[in-house]
Amino acid sequence: MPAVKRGGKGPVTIDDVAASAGVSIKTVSRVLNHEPNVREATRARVRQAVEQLNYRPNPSARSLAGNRADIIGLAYDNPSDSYITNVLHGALGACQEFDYSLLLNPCDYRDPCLPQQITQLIENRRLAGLILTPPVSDVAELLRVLDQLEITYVSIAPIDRERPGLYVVMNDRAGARDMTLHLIELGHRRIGFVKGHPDHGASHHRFQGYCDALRQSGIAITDELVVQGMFSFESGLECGERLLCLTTRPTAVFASNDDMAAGILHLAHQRGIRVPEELSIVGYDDTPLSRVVWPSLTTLRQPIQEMARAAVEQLVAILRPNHAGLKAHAPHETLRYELVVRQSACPPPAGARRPPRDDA
Amino acid sequence: MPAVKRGGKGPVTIDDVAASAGVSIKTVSRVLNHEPNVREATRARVRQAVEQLNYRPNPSARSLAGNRADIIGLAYDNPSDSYITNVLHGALGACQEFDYSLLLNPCDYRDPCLPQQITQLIENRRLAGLILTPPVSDVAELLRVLDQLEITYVSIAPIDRERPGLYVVMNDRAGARDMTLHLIELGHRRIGFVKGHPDHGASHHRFQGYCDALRQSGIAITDELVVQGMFSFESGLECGERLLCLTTRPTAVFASNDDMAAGILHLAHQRGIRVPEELSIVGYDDTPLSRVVWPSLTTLRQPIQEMARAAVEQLVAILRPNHAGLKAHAPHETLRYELVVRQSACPPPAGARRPPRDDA
DNA sequence: CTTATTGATGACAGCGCTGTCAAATAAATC
DNA sequence: GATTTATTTGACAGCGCTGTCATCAATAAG
Repeated sequence: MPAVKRGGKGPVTIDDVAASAGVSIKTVSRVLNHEPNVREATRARVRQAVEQLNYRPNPSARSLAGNRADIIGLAYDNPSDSYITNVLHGALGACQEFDYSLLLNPCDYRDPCLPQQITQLIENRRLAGLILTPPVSDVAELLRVLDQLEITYVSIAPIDRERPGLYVVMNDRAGARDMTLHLIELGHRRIGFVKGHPDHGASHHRFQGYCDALRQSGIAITDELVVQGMFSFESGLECGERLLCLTTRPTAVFASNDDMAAGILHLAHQRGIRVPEELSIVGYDDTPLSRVVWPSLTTLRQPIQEMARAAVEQLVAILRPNHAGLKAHAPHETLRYELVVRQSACPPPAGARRPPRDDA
Repeated sequence: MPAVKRGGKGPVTIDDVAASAGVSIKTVSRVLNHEPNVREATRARVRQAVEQLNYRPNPSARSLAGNRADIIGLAYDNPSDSYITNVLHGALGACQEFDYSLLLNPCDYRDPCLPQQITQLIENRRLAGLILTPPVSDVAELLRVLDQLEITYVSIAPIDRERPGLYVVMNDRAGARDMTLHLIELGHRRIGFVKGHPDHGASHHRFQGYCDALRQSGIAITDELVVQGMFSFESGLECGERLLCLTTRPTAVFASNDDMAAGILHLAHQRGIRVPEELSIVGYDDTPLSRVVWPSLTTLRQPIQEMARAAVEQLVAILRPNHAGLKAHAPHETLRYELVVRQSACPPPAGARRPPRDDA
């Protein structure tokens, strides 16, 4: 049976429920908050009344009376639309589940006032916790202030994985290594690498992974093959310029994100270089873009939604330590990636030093 | 001077401000809410105290005491990441300005329970108003329920522009017409059109605009040149298939959004059809994608952020009729578009019936 | 100067809920 | 059965603010 309408006096309050269940409002409150020391029979009666009246507690009253915060902030400096959307949906889902609201806070990570702004935000909106996405998750001064404020926060994919505090990461280094190995398996030896924005933690780790792969395959790391990008399409264009003008062009380029890979691809088209026949290009992130460009990009999928969800869970585990159904979380969580092989990489043309292994 | 810390007793309350300014809390409240009947001198004194103590009213207390809602809901069924991000940022900015919170509600516009869900949301979270993005803005049953609920809502880009109620639109029809005319000016006569998802209002209007342009240029509308897409990249692929297999291929294709244009472009590449030399392709929306594919897409920029902002303003104009600094809004608002000419369209190869006008 | 009228201010209740603490009841102990 | 102890329940204050209404000062009218 749907909601029973009472005499048109606005929303159902806790008093109505209490009256209907024949208990005091305090008892209703207890049931609602999963507090102990309520007899099972009473609990059931209350729950039924809640159901029947379609009662929902007033969040304002709750947070006022309980002096508790039920808003989680999400501070981000838009790295890309799809990244944000994914983080958003992951976080939103988890927040709903745990009965938190999510407050978005777009910001500029280079703004020297950022720590101050965030502090304001936390105080003004009485945030319970905060989620930081890269590159905000790497603003040292902000982290310092946050620590000092003693607010609970989780960083998503921070550079520094040694510092205490909550974070959720993906193994970027291993991912980049695997991607590079994929290229090497295809037979490439001369593999260009486009580094990401130096302020983004992932850039570091991805470059390391690239080095790891070359090293373990006995390939020298050549300076001219490594260029500094900024994670943007335009920077991909520029880096492509440098890489493709080399006297001996690389046979493959690993751009450390899809936007830059798209830039290089774009440039290759302009130059009439056929991809992947003459040049393999791979990206990283598996953004929607990577399926859409031609040829579609071989890339690496990051579980962004899952990371955001895990971030919320980390937070909730701290904020409501005895929350039902939430296991003890390690303060750090590492999620899995997945290599997505599409069409932008193939074995190198003629001059490849060594053919791909065919022991498979 | 930065915030003055008081004796560590938690956040600053209205009482502190009242004491500091030497007035009653009610007067402070008046100033805060821009109510009349406060002497200018008093007002200034209060404002100074607020400033000095860095006081921010507690939103929970406010909405509880004032029995007022200060949350605006945003119901969307993700048409695309960039669309959402833009709507989000536009709405977020305006909400901040007017002191509202924005509550995101991703949903499935085909879910028959949608009206019910939204109703729940409105009641549970005590929403002040609601913003609907396409295609949610066209779910008839939902609109009916909303009207009945007497909640204030704005539709962004709804199909039906005759029905009463608030909405913000762009002139899709004129935009599509202009785009088609652009192609015609380039010399194209045989122009393919890829319709958008039939449930999205824009699809209709854009097709109308295409027809308008052909008609006014004295070109017949050919059935085989008009194919039904779904606004997705994949559907672009399929539609491209149909269009490019025609015995007489169109010299240009107007896809009614960028994703589909990218699909056709992708396919053209696969088929070895050179774009734009052999085939011009234009899109619609100016998504980030359109700059990134090769060749970059000639497209049409929609002021999505501005539309979202306008939507919030519409809402606020109704919700707080005497809000300072907000002019009376017409219940409908139409924003401007902009043709973005990039590289994916040029004059047709040889057989174009008429060369482009060169009276310019 | 008195009285009506308006403008400026404050006292106080109460929004719907939770925290505290006391009361009532049930269970365990002697 | 009486007493102690644990469990369950409720009365009540109060979170920080706004709405109502009374008060008081300032100005206009008689």
